[in-house]
Amino acid sequence: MERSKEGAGGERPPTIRGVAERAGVSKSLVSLVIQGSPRVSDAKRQAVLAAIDELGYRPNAAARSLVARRTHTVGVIVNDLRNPWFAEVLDGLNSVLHAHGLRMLMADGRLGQRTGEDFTRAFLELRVDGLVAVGTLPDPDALATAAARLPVVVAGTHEPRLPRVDTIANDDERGARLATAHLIGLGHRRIAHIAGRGSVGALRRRGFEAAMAEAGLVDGAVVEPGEPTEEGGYRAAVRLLGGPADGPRPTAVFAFNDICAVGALSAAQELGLDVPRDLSLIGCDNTYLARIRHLWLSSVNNTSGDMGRRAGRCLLERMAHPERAAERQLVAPSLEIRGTTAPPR
Amino acid sequence: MERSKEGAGGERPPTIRGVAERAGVSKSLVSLVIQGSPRVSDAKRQAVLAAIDELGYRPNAAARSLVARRTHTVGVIVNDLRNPWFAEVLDGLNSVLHAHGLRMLMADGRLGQRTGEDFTRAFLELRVDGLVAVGTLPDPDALATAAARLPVVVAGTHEPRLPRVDTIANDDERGARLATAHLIGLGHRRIAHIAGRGSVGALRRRGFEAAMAEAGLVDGAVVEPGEPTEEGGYRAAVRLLGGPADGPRPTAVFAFNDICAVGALSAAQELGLDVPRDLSLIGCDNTYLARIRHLWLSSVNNTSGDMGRRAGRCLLERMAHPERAAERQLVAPSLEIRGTTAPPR
DNA sequence: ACGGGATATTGGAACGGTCCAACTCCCGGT
DNA sequence: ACCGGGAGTTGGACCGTTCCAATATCCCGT
Repeated sequence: MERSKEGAGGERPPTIRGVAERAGVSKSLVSLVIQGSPRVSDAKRQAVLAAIDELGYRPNAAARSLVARRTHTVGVIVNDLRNPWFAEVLDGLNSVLHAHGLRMLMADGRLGQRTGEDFTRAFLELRVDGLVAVGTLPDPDALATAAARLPVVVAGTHEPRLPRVDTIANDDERGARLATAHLIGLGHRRIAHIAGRGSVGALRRRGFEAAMAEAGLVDGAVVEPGEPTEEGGYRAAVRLLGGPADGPRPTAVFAFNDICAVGALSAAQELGLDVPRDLSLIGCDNTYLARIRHLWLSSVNNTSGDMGRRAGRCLLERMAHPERAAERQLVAPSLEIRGTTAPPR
Repeated sequence: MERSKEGAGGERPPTIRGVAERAGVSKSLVSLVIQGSPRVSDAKRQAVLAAIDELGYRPNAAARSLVARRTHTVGVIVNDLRNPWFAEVLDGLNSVLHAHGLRMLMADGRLGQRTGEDFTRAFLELRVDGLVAVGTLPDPDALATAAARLPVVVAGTHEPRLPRVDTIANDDERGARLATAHLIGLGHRRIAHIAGRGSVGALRRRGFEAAMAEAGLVDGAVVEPGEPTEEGGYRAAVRLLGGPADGPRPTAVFAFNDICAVGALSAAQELGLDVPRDLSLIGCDNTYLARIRHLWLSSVNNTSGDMGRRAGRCLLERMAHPERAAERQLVAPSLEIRGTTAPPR
């Protein structure tokens, strides 16, 4: 049976029993030392710590969580890691969770979708203590079943309104109103919106239209749908500005997000329009793209770090009170005016 | 003792025993069904599947991995999720791992560093089947101890040369040579390099200097250190181009990476230099930043997706043969010439 | 010398799976 | 009637921890 000494390739990691044996105590005592119990004599504590160190012992999280029925781990499903906005949300989220002894495991929903994997299920099997979904997610149904077992918080989108699922989202409508009002205030009368999809896209569009209507500019409002990518923004802008104008061209564009706005910026440049003299341009999310000097994009600031922190606190709340009613928080946006907006000629 | 019916708040997730009871079979049989064993009668199989469905049963990954001593999970530590280059590496990595039934758990090393958390240790406790580190990492020592227990692969950097750790990296020196040779070929004679830190920074610098030396242009080579951020690139470029010129200004700049190059682009613009007429500029990594039309940056293409796939295959190899010697792969870079490089005036 | 606590330490039963040896059928061959 | 064998099914040991009840040890007052 001798399994330890021979260890050619099968070398198992040390267990709590191995540590106990080496330190000449029982495994229970080792467990107490690990948990920092005060009722252990100094002599034994030292012996145990020394043994742990010598063996390079690391507690097995699986065994631990099996009996404790807690993993101290929350799963985070992110829509698309490529979008810098998410990185900032994660940052805020992490700071709150870490302060409460929780670690974060991330999964890129886009990757899972492409390979037909269901991360919700994976996290459920791992028995994470909570789940945070950031951004529009592939499969709202899966989230619903997860919510039956786990604290779940959705951040960055309004979409799945589920019974026990809290939602932290930007006040997208308000942000769009702010951006539009800013353009109107500068004197623009004919303004286009490059619209995105999903609930976030709908809200931003609604805010745009409401602001235009309130200013009595219904006739000056143009909505052009586009993919939320640089390419999509470029194409939408070409359609808006390039073709044979059926009426006067818009003098300002409010784009669904920063990436989109950057595409529109390129289109304007290619069409010989000077930004901001011939065309004002404002994006949304205030990502680091907008802050790049060479782009220097005006944008709606969605305080992503704050959203992450709120989502974290919200999750902690729900972990403490799993049955409370779903909460819905809206984060107030502000404007970050840079170099791409100005009065029209 | 009756623990199941009363379930006010303590509602435990269903176990394999619950499923067995409901289906009227033993837990062993349920286990067989879950694993898709062919030696189960159709009638019982149906009964078990029905019970699983009704209860919403999900196997407990902790219990499973405890006995199987495999988690089918690999940990991925990423240097900085904000850098779009990493997202693409992850993409390639994921495709290979998923094809072999492994799931990926990610951690942002930067986040961990800030909060003093050691993800290597966390992954060790979770008993992941393997570890991939992408990019320069905070704590090489931790990696070394991990490598004693786990298959470990490092991607995207050359730095920690550890006994049983495979490394997949760009041939950074070669890439830098290519970029520099491209500039020389265009006719530039005085060329600056904005240098980064760490082993990657050193290699790129070495490649730059070697290419200049081979062309007999040692005197035309200028090296300016800079942070690998937009701000860093901007400042370095200002130092290179703006101050009172002690000799002729460089007519071309090879930047440590794309973000850096974008900063330099802004600096050139502010200094009234036209790119590429007055100044050629080339970056490194060919991220989506370089592909943004409004930037349209020439760059060294480091085929990040390919690197991810290689790292994945390499990890699978090492999982199969843990004791084999450390492998070192260099991925050959190529050039992606866009709008920021041209012959000097 | 001895009972009574407090303090330190220990054995063993969970936790929820997998796996293996053993057992029960049932059928066909002798 | 009996045996052999394969297909289907089952109980029980085990994985590495935590936690609780039980035990061992010590110090103190009487």
